[in-house]
Amino acid sequence: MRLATWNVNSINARLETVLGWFEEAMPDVAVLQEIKCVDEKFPAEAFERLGYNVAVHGQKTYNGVAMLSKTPMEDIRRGLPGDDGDEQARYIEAVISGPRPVRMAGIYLPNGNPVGTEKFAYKLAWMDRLHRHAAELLKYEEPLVIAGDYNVIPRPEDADKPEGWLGDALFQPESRAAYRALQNLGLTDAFMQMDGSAGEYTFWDYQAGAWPRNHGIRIDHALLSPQAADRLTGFEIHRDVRGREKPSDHVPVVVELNI
DNA sequence: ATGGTAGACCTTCTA
Repeated sequence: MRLATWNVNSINARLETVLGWFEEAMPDVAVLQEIKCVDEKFPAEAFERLGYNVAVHGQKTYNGVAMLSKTPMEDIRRGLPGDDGDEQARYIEAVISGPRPVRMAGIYLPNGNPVGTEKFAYKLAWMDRLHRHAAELLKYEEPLVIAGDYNVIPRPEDADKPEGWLGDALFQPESRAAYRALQNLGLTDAFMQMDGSAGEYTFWDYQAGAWPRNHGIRIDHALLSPQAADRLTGFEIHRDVRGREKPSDHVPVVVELNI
């Protein structure tokens, strides 16, 4: 079973690029971030034609997440629990049906810049809510994948120029500690389990020639419950997609489970 | 010294 995550930076501006990748990669499940549209504007028919069921948690202009699955999705949850006043669409979760069901969550974790503002506080509060919700989900003791744009650079090795990120919310000690705390619950970083090496990135900024200079960072992650980690067989970063026409600043990441 | 690009959309915000 192949499960993908991709921050597409506007699904409607990126539709041809995204469909092109889906036609060749054909993941069984995918979570998309930054779709930047309300539910009604999501191009569901285009994905249905490829054989996917579609679930959307959209928002105008900013954020917005979606989940696509070849088999029906059950128990769909839109929005991260823990703050009824949070209006930002950054979380979607469902159980992917099949002989061995998998619970999949797609997240668009807040960027948090600039540090020292309410945006950074919101990021850390969101990570605390994710921590509490993940602890609840782990109680099911089932295959669980929490994938998405975490907006956290876990280690210096995950940035081409770590010194350039020292003042950034993505590389703050608090952000990195919160990401570690998720793993300390019993979640495994799929990249690390598959012996991913330094210098493998999932994001290159549009600005200042970041892509041609390979000034990348690894911020798109997949965390797995023990029941999923025991079945992990592959982890792919589709780096070449960054060099295509009209690319997102993030590339697709694919997790393979023996399910 | 504070650039550079991309997307949504009303002019500036977010990344």
